[in-house]
Amino acid sequence: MQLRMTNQREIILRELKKSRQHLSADELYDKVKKYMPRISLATVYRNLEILSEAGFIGKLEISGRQKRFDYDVTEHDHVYCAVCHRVDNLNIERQGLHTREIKSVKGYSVTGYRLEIVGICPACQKKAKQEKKK
Amino acid sequence: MQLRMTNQREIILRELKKSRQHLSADELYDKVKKYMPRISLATVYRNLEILSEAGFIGKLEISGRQKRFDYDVTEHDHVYCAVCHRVDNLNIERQGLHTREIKSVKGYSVTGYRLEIVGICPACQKKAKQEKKK
DNA sequence: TTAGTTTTAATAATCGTTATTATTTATGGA
DNA sequence: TCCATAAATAATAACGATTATTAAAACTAA
Repeated sequence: MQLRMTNQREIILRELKKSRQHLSADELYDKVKKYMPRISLATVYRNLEILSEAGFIGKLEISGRQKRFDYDVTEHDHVYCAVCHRVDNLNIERQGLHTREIKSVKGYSVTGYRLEIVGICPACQKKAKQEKKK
Repeated sequence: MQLRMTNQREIILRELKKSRQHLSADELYDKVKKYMPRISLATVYRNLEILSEAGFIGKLEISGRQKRFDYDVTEHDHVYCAVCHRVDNLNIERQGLHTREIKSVKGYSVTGYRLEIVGICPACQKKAKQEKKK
């Protein structure tokens, strides 16, 4: 795990942590450009991959959409908004998921699982209500 | 839910159910082409969308990969192989996921959730073993 | 039968991401 | 310090999956 912390990586990492959101590569690209106007989008993609590989950040592959990256590397699940695709961290009890049956299903050797709660975020609920009034 | 069952839709639906697998649009396109050589890939995509919208089939959006479609519309979860991306149906107990806390997290109005067990399928485990021997 | 609607095939366009490549930047000895 | 080489970068082309466009064909209902 010899990872050279280049300027680009440092700023990418810093901006992700600073945002405290689950940003996509291009959202992060916009933020990083303010400090490094000449950085390339491919560099952002490549380094997000490298940083998540090295365990500095988490990679979120949510339901067929754009990948998002997570500033929080501790074990947790996610809620995501079906309307605006915002993602939030979640710390629900994982009990009932550590049962024997999950350890080996259908002959698979199980390495983990992904739990996504799907819903509508507060902001989108509010918007929907206001739409109704019209 | 007035859905005209065209020949194209009929055959797409039939081939998906026949396969009893979680096929992607292009895999299904290959199968359907045998009966309708002139069908267009876009037609397959469009009708898979329509059929899943109407509840005839399920749509699987697994972790950043190609969408797959499910012949089984009853409520269930999935295991998928991290190596070959094969997907299998699963009927594990959903207890511990119907708790109060899940109903409303972080102000979200919860509509559902997706649980993916990740692992290595029997075929890929076997392959890995044979690789080791060499 | 005909006018209007829906669906289709063919294909262009788009979106997110990865690959290529020439250039720049760092690194580790002589 | 200088040089060789290794790694990382910016720019951009290419890619794979999916969606949009459009003109033609197939239905449907008066």
